[in-house]
Amino acid sequence: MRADARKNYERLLTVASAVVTEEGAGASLRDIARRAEVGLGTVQRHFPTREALLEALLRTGFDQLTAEAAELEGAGPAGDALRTWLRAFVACATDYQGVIASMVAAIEDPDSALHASCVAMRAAGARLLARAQADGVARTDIDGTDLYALAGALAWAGDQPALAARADHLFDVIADAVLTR
Amino acid sequence: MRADARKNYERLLTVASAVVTEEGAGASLRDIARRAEVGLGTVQRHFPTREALLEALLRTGFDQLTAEAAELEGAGPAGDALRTWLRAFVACATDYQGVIASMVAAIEDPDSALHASCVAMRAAGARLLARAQADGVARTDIDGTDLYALAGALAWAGDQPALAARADHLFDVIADAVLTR
DNA sequence: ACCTGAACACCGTTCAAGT
DNA sequence: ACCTGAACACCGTTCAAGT
Repeated sequence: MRADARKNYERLLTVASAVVTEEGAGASLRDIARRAEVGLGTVQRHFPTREALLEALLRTGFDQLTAEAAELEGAGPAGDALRTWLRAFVACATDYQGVIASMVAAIEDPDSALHASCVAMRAAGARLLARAQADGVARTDIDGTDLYALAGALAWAGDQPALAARADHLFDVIADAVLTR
Repeated sequence: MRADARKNYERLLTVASAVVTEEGAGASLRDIARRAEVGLGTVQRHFPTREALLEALLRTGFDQLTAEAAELEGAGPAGDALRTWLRAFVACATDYQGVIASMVAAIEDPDSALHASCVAMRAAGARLLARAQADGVARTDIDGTDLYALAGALAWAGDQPALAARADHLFDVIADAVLTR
């Protein structure tokens, strides 16, 4: 990448992070271009779709979640591992308001820039779930997609201003549903 | 209301129901006006906000839910009553894709056209929950807002094409979390 | 190579002008 | 009273023209 292009890319990512934090996943791309002092076309070329931009914004979080899953897969009680990772996943999805809908849709859309990451997230959760099920501490009638859906539902609730205050409590209720106490 | 105004109102409601069923709660009001063969301003006066339109569309369902809650409040096992009503509530909220976000936001917005109905829905659920808790068949650490949030989360999941197929299963998982088995 | 910004087809809101 | 539709300020996408 040319030096000026890289500079634009990085500036866009910084600005986009701020704008999407403020306005949510549906933030105006025009507004991002303006605040980055860049042409509208420049946003489009660096990020051909909105998903591509969200993927770049979520990149770091996804990588951390992957690493955390790997650590947790062999360590400690299986129930605690699943609970801990699930909490981290929901927290990551809640970083940017409204991003969870794209993350859920991406699972079934191979063309989405978020597809690979989201499939990986589901797989990581599924591995932790399988261990918990094998240890007899998790419901056996749910699979990785159910778990992903429940985490998505929690992230959605956390996105709603009227519900955000009970997000932690709702997490406990749903975690109790998954993990047999 | 004048005869021609009433005719427009009813035509708009019919068309809006079709369009919102197809496109979801964010459907273009301009499109609704066009398909109803009515000026754009006519839509705005009959329904000053999008919430007002959604309220009119959901009216029948809300009334049915209120009646159903009244019937269920005194009849049969408290756990079954809550489960049955919750299922009906989620089904109603899923009639129009994306409407659940407005229904959740309306709880905290007294100015929303959906406010009164949604507060009433929460209250109806809370009464059924309280009876189930009194009978020892429901978690005692949740209240009407938590229940509303969980129902909302389920409706959200049902709205996502990637998750719709497991909506019933997810309902069972969350119902099990609320209702002690 | 990369960037810019005008052109285009949308959107919701507002409101002057008509019937 | 009620309706219409133009005016306005937005949006995302596309792409010809510049550097």
